Amino acid sequence: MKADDLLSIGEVAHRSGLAPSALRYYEDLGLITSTRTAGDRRRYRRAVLRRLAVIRSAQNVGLSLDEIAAALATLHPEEAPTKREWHRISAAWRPALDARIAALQALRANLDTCIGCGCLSMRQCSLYNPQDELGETGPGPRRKVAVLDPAYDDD
Amino acid sequence: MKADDLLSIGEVAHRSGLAPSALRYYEDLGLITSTRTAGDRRRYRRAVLRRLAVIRSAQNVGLSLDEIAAALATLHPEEAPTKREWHRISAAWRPALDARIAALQALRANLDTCIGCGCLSMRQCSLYNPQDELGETGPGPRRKVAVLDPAYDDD
DNA sequence: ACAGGACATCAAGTGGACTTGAGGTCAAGC
DNA sequence: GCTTGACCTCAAGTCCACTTGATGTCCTGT
Repeated sequence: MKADDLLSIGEVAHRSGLAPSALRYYEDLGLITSTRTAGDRRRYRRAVLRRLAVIRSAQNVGLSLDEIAAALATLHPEEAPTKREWHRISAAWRPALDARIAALQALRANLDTCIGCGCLSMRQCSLYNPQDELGETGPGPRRKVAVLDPAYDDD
Repeated sequence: MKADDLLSIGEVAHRSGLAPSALRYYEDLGLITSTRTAGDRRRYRRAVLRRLAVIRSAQNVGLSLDEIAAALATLHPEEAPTKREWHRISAAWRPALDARIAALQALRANLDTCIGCGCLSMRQCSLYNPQDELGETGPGPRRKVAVLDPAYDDD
């Protein structure tokens, strides 16, 4: 137990469940910060644990580290987020999370349908569509792989 | 319009929305098969389109191509899956899909809670826990991190 | 006969999120 | 003083799902 309230990379790694290499990597990306001792070892404030938790939450939501970095850039780099800050960023992530859930549920519904009816006339089966990848609406040709259009006349 | 019922890689690519390179890659992995013309060009049966659709569905569920290959190995490589076969593999994928959805919903519930109460005493906030486990997004080695155990006594 | 495009192979590149390895430093205990 | 282990940096490796590039062949239309 250290007397001061700064944590070594090993301690942070242990408590966060992340590898030291991951922590150094996050620091390179600017996701977290650290101070150094006279001997050049990293020292972290306890708040880094919360920050890491926020990062992990965002990863669960499906955000990339780049996107997370952008969100984190809007709050104090050294402190744990305030209530208002946390509200703001978690609210910002909600739509992405909702979309992900909706996409998966739609997929499941189709799986159910296909199981139930044994439907193999997949022309109209939306299992075939990439309803993942939120933000795909227009009838635009060749956006991000607009898989299986009407040209699919098999069967 | 071809008289025979075999498809060129270009046709399959167009109809499936996949790039020819992806089709060749899938063939390398054994996910699909093709015959060759005298001039060494690939020729696909129409059933390959269904097979590709199944592959895509599985990817949406979050399975890796290896896992998909394992599932596809249990059915006829050349034919479209029968009703029973489709039932079997789609049913097998259900649990994975359910788990993914449940994990995301749990995450959302926690996000809600945190927004609602402004909770920053994250000790008990399961946002911090990796209820993901299976089907987590993002590649890279080192899965199954047991993030943030009770050692996390911040705040 | 020949141009053009679709197709072939094989090697290497891409990107995200890290890990691993080599080689050196710091600090505590014996 | 010496060993040990945690730590440092920087370069390179890994995994996945492909794509890109180089180089060469097949085939259809004019």
